[in-house]
Amino acid sequence: MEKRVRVRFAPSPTGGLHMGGVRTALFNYLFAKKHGGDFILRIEDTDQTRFVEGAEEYIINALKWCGIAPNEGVGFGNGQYAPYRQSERKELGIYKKYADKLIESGHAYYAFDTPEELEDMRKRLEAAKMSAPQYNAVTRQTMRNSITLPEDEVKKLLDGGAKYVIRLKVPRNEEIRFHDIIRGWVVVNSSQVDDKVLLKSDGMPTYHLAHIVDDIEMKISHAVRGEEWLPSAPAHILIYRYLGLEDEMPQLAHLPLILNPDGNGKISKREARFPVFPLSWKDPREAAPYTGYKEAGYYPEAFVNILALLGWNPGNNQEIFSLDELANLFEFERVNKSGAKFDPEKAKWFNQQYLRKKSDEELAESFAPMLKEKGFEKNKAFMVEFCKLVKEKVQFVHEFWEQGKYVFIAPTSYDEKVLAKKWNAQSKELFFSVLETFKNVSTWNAQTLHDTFENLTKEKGKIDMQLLRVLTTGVGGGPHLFDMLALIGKEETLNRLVKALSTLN
RNA sequence: GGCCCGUUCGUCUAGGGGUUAGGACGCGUCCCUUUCACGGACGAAACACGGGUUCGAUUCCCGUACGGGCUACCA
Repeated sequence: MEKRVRVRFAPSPTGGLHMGGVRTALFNYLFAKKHGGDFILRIEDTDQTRFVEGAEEYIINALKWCGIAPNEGVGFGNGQYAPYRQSERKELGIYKKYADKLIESGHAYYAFDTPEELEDMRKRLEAAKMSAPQYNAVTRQTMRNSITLPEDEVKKLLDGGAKYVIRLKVPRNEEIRFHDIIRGWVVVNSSQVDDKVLLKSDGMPTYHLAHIVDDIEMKISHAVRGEEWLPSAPAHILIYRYLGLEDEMPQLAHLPLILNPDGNGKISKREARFPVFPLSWKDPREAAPYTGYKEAGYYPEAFVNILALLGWNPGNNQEIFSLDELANLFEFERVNKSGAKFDPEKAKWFNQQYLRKKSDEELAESFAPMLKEKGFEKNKAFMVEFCKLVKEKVQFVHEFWEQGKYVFIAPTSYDEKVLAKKWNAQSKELFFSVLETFKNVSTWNAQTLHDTFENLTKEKGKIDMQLLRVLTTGVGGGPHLFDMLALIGKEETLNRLVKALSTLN
């Protein structure tokens, strides 16, 4: 029988969760959803020195905002595998138990080397031009550990409370093969793997031990994580093997990384000229907060859609997906192997697609508070009409202001380029006649304005419409002009024309 | 440096031994429009390179180049 699908997202609370992490969480979520399985949030807080206040809460809120909440784990309800925080699980003695097992079977050993001694070893090896200075089958023979030290001395050290770590005893030359759902078979020689620390001198496990113990204990079926873990996967295989748990090992899937749009490398929060966090993140160690996608005006559905298509695709030309659709379609076999550069421009386009799906009423409702902040309040009908007209110009709700503020504020300047090109000696007289004619319009709506203007041009000859736009709104572009003038209203439109004609020569 | 992973338009990608190499973002042209957009049509734009294998490689294999990751008592 197939194992029940149980996947976990296991971040460490060392900072705000960035978009790469969110995508890892998303793929886990989609996979669990598709297979009717469980999605778990586990907090990997084994490094006490890197703990950041507020990070855990941030992770929880970010997942919630994205709509990809786990159904088990920290912040989402305890299942039968609680606790879900590794620092708490450590108190159970669970990691030590597994480490001891490895010691007993001879696949791990105690190491008493101080940080200084380790540093010396690295320097020595570098001086000797060794390609990769590492604690391994060869170098461990020169270090202070339970392999090189006499048995009674090891006992004495242990009993005397000496500081020690437990290291994995990696064989000198052995081929390690493992299968990755995304990458297929990967082969590495154990000579490339170092004797990883399993249990640190403070009693905490390292990631390598902790995640394996937890994945086993929590009956995780698939371990989905970023590509940065690929190099340590062989060590993990060995640990499962030496624990006799190879059969229960979760299947592995290493996701490609999300890369910087320009330049190289993974996305860095400092350099990015676009949001990298889902929600704004204030790092207690830094002065300025980082703006999140939410605050930048992205819809969570759009954000998730963008992420889903970064490294995965359904094999057809569809680009807009609801979460449910994604969950139905998702499979690791269709995840790319290569890293994907993030394109902020396309991200905006995605948001625009979602914005256009909103009703004018919804948009009006979201924009109203922003407008109020600018000091303007209009009734609902006005707002709905405004949004209906301006929505074609915006990608974000907050852009309604930038794109349509002239509706609320009379222009104080006029587009120079358009003026330079089109304003001439006859213009003033022509627009005086427009003013006079508009004064007599009794039914002030787009249709009558259009007809009135058209009749006038039949009488007077061509009157440039873009000039009318500039005179009444100040800018050279915007939604359909007569619709806008209808919205602006008769009195205000006439005032603006009067003012423009008194300003321009 | 060593090891691992990767490489189709500028970017995200589809495809896969014989295709006019498809789509999307962005860009350009045109149509619609007395304005501005939306929309529509069209266009420029890619199989990193060199060797194999093969009747035939962008597709399979090997090298090279380039890119990325890892190389901690961090995850």
